[in-house]
Amino acid sequence: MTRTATDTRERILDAAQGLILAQGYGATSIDDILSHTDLTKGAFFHHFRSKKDLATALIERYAAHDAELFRAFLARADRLGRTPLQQVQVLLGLYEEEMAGLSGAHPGCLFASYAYQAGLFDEVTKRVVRKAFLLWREEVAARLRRAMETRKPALPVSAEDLADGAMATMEGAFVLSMTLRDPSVIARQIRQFRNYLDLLFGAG
Amino acid sequence: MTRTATDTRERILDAAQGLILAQGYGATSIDDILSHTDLTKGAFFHHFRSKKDLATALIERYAAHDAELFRAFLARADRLGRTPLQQVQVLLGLYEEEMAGLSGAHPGCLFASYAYQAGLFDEVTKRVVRKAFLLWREEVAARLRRAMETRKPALPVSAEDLADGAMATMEGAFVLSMTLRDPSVIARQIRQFRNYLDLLFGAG
Amino acid sequence: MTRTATDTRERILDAAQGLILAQGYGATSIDDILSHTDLTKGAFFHHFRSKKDLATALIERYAAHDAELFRAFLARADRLGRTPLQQVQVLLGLYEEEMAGLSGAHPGCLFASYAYQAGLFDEVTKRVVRKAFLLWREEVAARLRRAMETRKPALPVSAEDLADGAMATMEGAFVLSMTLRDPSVIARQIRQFRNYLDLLFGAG
Amino acid sequence: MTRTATDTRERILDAAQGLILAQGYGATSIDDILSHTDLTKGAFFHHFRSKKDLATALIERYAAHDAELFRAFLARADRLGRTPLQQVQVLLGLYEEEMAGLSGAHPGCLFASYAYQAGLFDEVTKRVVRKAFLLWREEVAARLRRAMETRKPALPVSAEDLADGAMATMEGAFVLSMTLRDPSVIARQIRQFRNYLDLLFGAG
DNA sequence: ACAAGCGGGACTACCCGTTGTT
DNA sequence: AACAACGGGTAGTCCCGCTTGT
Repeated sequence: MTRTATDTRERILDAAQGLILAQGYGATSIDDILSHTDLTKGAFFHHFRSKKDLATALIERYAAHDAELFRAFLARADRLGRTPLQQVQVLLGLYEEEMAGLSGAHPGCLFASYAYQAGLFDEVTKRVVRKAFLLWREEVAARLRRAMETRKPALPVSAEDLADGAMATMEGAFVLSMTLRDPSVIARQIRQFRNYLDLLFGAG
Repeated sequence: MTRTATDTRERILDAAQGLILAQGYGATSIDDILSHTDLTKGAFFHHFRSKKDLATALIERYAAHDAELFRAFLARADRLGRTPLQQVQVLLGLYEEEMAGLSGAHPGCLFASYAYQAGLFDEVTKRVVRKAFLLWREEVAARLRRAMETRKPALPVSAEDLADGAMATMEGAFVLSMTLRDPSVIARQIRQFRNYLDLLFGAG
Repeated sequence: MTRTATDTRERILDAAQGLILAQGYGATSIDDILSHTDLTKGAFFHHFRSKKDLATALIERYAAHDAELFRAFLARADRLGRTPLQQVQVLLGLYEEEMAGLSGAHPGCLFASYAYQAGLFDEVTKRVVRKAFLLWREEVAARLRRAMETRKPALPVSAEDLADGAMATMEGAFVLSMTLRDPSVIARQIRQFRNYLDLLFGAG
Repeated sequence: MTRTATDTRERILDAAQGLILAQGYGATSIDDILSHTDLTKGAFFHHFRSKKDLATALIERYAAHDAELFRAFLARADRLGRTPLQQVQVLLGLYEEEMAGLSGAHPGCLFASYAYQAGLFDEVTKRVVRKAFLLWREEVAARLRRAMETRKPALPVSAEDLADGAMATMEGAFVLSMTLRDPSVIARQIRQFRNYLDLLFGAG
């Protein structure tokens, strides 16, 4: 695959991602995607065997980027935080910072978009989404579990539920942000979840 | 409009809601909906002027049901709780109870489904979704505001953010529940948000 | 199904048959068929679920017409001929007469057309063709078998092979007639097969 | 043109012939043909200017092979048979032998395949088919004509019709063999035609 | 209140052929 | 001699919505 070929593929995926987040996979036609590039049908079907193939490639790319960002933030958080709890707080802080820096409206999360059209995708595709959530749960819960070994939380909670809670807060905040057309709610809700952790474990 | 006419309309809306939650509005065709009832095109277009008309009618019905349930829960909570804070806690408790009673997987929230296909809907339709969220925020924030007048929260938070947080937690939990195929996460995350309120204001 | 609906269906089948005989099923597009009627795609897919459905309906109609003509000729032949052998001779004579009356070129046989594109059709469709050939073999062979009981053929032959021979002669003659653009070969070859029967059993 | 080039060309033609006999020229795509080789578009269009060019090249190769076999059989028959009639009988006997040796089902005749999709081919291509049939008619009729000079047939027949009859019998037998999935009918029908000649001219 | 028939257009998938490169 | 990338068009399928007839 030459240089241009990869570029073409990426251009298609970029256009597809924007449209699918805005109107859903089912309502996004291939012509629609192509009209946002300077390509034609021939090019599309050279790179993707079918629309389903595009769906899979897109979510895989999205999951890869997501995991990459997550691991980068996690690495920074692990360096910056001295305790496991601090590391989680820094991690969430980095996401809060990221979301606070949003200029326009948040485009939403492709995982949730796929979840709300799950009937259109096969198991392979849905497993990609599941794995992304489980990666988050695994890494965050591990740190919280270690935190709980040294400091007992104020209320009885499980590390997994806490990890999921952070994820849920973000996903839910995306939905609110989209309907209320207010990008600021995301950062504010992440901050609230950080409050919760502070109160559970004691700040600092 | 006779009795049967209403039934037909409802049957169409029921089938549509199930399909749209499963695969999205864009991917749900009228024929698709009708094949899940025993009706034909003539019947559909007798009750709905267009597919868009169905979309609006459906979200309006959903919002009405949602508001009805909300107000019913709120009324019970207002009776059962002696303080505004307790009322909010009971309200969330009722939702937690409701979600804990889920037999199969949660079908998801139509508001979020519409949010992730916003590009397909007109302003009127989107306003219905927005109003539903604002109704929640208004009523819940009002009670929290009153709670904050008598008891200062452990950390500085706004009543609106707290109200939104409850909503976001639920919406996010729906997404997690759908992808992880685990209906129990919803109740567990609502409980966590109730923990947060307890920690903020002091339990009891 | 109303009166007009049946007409529409027949008009589609008529156009399809002509085109398929001329250029084959695979090369005949639905648009192609429709341009020979005054209908649109909507009408086509109202009457046929798919192109394959059309293929099946077409061959079934063709086989029904074919069987109808065959039984009509057979009934006349049975009345006109006093012996089983004479009945077969009259039957072939009626086909010879029919073919001699051809104005333009012979359009060919749909059974053979399907046979030469067998890879495109499912078993159900191919069974229809097979049954048509077996019907001919059965009825003609039965009469020849009876003929052989009273009169021994000059050479040892089986009634089935003889029946097949008549069919093969006609099918082969169609191919020759089409390539040589000479409709007269068909009648002449049927006559030759009648010669063969005469020589085998003695004319008379 | 090097050695490998010819091989590639032949490989394409081989794959094309198999597919066209199975599903027709119209339904056989270039990609389809290439997927049955290990080549790509570039290779195809290096050897053939267009799909039509392939059609012509294929039928010309087929006609050449056919003529080659015919002339080989004819030469042997001319040596083995002492009279023109015997020569024709031996010729048909050689074909009967050939067909009796068929292991699986008969793939059919490319001439007939083209005839049933005549609308797709230009005059040049169709002339190739016609010439093949006329070659047979010419050579076989010539021998039968000489046979009729010495021995009067039992019934008045023309040498051309007789020659065509042999051809028609084989073509028709191909169709029957394909639909009935019984390769043995071909040899049996050739034998019947040889019976006819015996009865017409007297055996031996 | 609903059924059948159909118009016209959109969508996915594929097809034939071209171009540039190796 | 062959390949990857791509253009532009067409194929089969389906979809939305209108009309006509109970």
